[in-house]
Amino acid sequence: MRKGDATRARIIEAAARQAAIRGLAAVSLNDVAEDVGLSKSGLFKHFTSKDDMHIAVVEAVLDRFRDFVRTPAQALPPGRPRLEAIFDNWLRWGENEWADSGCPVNQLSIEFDDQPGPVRDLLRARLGTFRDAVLAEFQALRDPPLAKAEAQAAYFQMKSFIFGHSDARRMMGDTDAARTARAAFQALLDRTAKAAA
Amino acid sequence: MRKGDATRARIIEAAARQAAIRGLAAVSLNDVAEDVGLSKSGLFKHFTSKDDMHIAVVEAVLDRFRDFVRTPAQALPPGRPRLEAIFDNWLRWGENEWADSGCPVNQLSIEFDDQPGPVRDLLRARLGTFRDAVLAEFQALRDPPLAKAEAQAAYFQMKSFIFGHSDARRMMGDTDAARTARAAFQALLDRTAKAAA
DNA sequence: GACGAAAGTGACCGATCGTGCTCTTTCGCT
DNA sequence: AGCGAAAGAGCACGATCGGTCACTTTCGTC
Repeated sequence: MRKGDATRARIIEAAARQAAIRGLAAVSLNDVAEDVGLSKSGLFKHFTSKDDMHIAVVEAVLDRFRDFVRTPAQALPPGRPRLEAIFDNWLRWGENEWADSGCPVNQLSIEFDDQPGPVRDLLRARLGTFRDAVLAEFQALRDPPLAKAEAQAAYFQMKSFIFGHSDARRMMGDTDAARTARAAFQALLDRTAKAAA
Repeated sequence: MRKGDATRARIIEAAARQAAIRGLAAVSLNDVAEDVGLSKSGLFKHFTSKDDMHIAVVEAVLDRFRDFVRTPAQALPPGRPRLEAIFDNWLRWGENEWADSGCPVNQLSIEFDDQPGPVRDLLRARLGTFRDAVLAEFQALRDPPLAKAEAQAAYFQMKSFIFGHSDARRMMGDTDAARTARAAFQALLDRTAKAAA
């Protein structure tokens, strides 16, 4: 079943692109089918329902997010090098890989944060393990390691800057947003690394 | 035409509540009509089309945002008092006035930031004047006033913390998010107020 | 090259979408 | 009290929604 897998991947790709722009709920099967050059009924050979396709899309986006943002950073030394890589990867992931929509993880988070269900559960679980991994890197910024509360405060600001960048860049059209975000994050690292225990 | 205005306001209110949770595009006229106790065709005595209702909803949300977040702060002295009030109002506006959806301005921003059209234009314009007003308060933090670039960097972080709070509170279920956000913002004010010129 | 399974098509279903139409009820004013 | 206009109901429309089914084409394997 080689052919089927490739088609399934193309469907997910098309759906994810559209979802990142208009929101997952606004993606119709007709649009996806036309985009990928398939009949609408052909989609049902790869997914049992629209909801089934939805969670497949979210899972695929989260997988690619991990592969692009977090995994490459694991090759670097713990602490600051990894944190800098993760932050920079995240900005580039939004600006380059999703050039006409921005980071789909942010979009999906805001779309589903008030809607209970499998999509939100999936997002919450996967983003939770991501957060825990980043928290560990923040703790490794100092020796002895940072208190957990301090790491959490730092992670809060890190993730905030990611959202802020997306808003400044895409909503307000600030082409300098990436530079501003990087500067804010570097200052955060400086502060966190040398703060009094 | 007193009665009509009241009904129109109730329609907008219901539509805004739903839009804050599911997104504006996912709000159907049927749902709104049922919610407000009206027939679907009755809606068209107050709006010429669904798009017309959309911009009315966005305008109303932005008006209430201004009235709740920015206007009360104008009674305080410029600079830090106003900034603290604006930030605190913003957090409370999201947590209290929109208890089961979070701040609708954030939601609308992310939903429409990649979709050109009148809604995005309206958001961009109104949020732009809000930003300019807050920038002036940041500049008033010091005498002589802050350089514009520094004020912009500070505003970027302020708005970032608002987004971060929404994500932590609603997506990740962190009930302590408001405290974390306030602490981060206070530290930002401290830094900005005393940084070297 | 044949054959079974996987992949994909086209027609169709009931429900719901936004919107126009005509008609009735209700309000605001003199 | 009466009258014109505003507010709203009811119905119907074409389009589109997610989804099913019977059928055909294509693929992977022996």
